[in-house]
Amino acid sequence: MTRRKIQIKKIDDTIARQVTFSKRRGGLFKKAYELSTLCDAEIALMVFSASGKLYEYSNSSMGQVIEKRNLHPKNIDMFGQPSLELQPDGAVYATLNKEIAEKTRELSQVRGEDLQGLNLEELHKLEKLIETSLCRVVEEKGGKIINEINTLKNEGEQLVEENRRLRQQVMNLSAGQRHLLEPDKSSDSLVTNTRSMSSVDPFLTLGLACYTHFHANIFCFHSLVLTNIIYGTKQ
Amino acid sequence: MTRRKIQIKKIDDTIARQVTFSKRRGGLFKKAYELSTLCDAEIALMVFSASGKLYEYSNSSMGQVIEKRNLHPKNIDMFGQPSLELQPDGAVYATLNKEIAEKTRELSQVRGEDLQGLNLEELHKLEKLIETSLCRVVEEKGGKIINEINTLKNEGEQLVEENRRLRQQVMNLSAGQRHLLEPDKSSDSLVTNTRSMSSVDPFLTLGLACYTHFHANIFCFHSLVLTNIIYGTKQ
DNA sequence: ATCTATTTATAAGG
DNA sequence: TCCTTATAAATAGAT
Repeated sequence: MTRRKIQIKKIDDTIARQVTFSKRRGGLFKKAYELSTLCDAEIALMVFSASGKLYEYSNSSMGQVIEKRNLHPKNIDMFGQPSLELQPDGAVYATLNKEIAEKTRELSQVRGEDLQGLNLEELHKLEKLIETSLCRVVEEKGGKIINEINTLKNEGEQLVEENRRLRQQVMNLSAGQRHLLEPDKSSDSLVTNTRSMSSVDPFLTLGLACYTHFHANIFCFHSLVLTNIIYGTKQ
Repeated sequence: MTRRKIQIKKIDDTIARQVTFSKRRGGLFKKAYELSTLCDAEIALMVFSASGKLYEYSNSSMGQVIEKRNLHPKNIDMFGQPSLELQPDGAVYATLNKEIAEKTRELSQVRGEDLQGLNLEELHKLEKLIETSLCRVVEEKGGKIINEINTLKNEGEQLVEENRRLRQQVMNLSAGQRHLLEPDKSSDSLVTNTRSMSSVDPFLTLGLACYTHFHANIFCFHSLVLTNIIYGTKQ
């Protein structure tokens, strides 16, 4: 209901759906609280997220409200059972099994395994969905890589620094010894070692650039660019 | 919330309270409906007015939602039954729930939503998996498109053929009439029509060639382009 | 029930 | 998740 009007139908994008779920769930609970407070009503509200998580609100006791409902004339004669919900008759299991079947189907579809039944438009939607997923994974991976690289760089720098100090110490010590023994040149190996350490830096940076370029661009960008070039619109 | 702000506490005036109850109850139910629809959530909402009247909403079955709630791990030891016979049910329920949770996690991972816990190698694997899925979907879509194109081409050819026959008939007929009436030119519009029909062919062929060519990458977008060109698909 | 001035809720985007 | 902001929706009070 804001930046723009939306249709009341299942939100396709999962992330957006979760965000909306959080926000609206909060709004709904608040409204329930306000109604119960303002008008002295007794309310029980249960919400199962798509992932099966339970959220509930009641201004009194949830159990009491449920019990009261089951004893209500409106419901009491339907099955003659005041506690319908306490008698698992398999309906819930059927529901759960259906849920499992549905998720299994979704999974196999998103893995590109069960595509026979889909028409062109559905396939196109699925493709977009998977592209989005791929972008997310690639981005996450990119972030992880950057972190790894930075860590390595920092460690490298610390080592270089420590190395420098040690080398200084060695030089100082050998200078002292030279005084006591004989004047000669200090070790070269340490210097070589130091150089190879600092050369780590450019390599990693280059690799990252390549990586980022490739994945992010080819799979997300490039395509979008093409699409946009041809259509001049985004969707 | 409007003409002026109100405090959230019991409304003293009875009439006003009833009016507000009606209005807000409607609003609450609407919000519940929207949430369930937008986010694919299962909702049960019970409201008892101060006078004891029951109003309820559920997008699925009220009884099932209640039952599901009572079997929920969160409540199973509180409100659910300590009775022994329900124990097995609880166990089965827990198993099913676990299965759902697992599939939900997999789904959200393959959608790139729940990546925090994955290390670089896992992310890489996931990326490859999703790439494979994408390829499958794109390939399936490509096949469908080729089929559609061939169908259209065949239909087009048939139409061209029929058109030719009709044109011949018209020419024959008008030739006969010219004999009976006066010698004049026949209709040009039909000829024009025929030409535009046969021009469908090269277009489609070209598009197909494009698709086949960039099979590996750009193909998704070309197929999209094709799809839109041919169908004017929107979304 | 209707109207409308305001307050709330919230979609989109960081 | 939390913040911001522009806009859609809900609704208090009046009729």
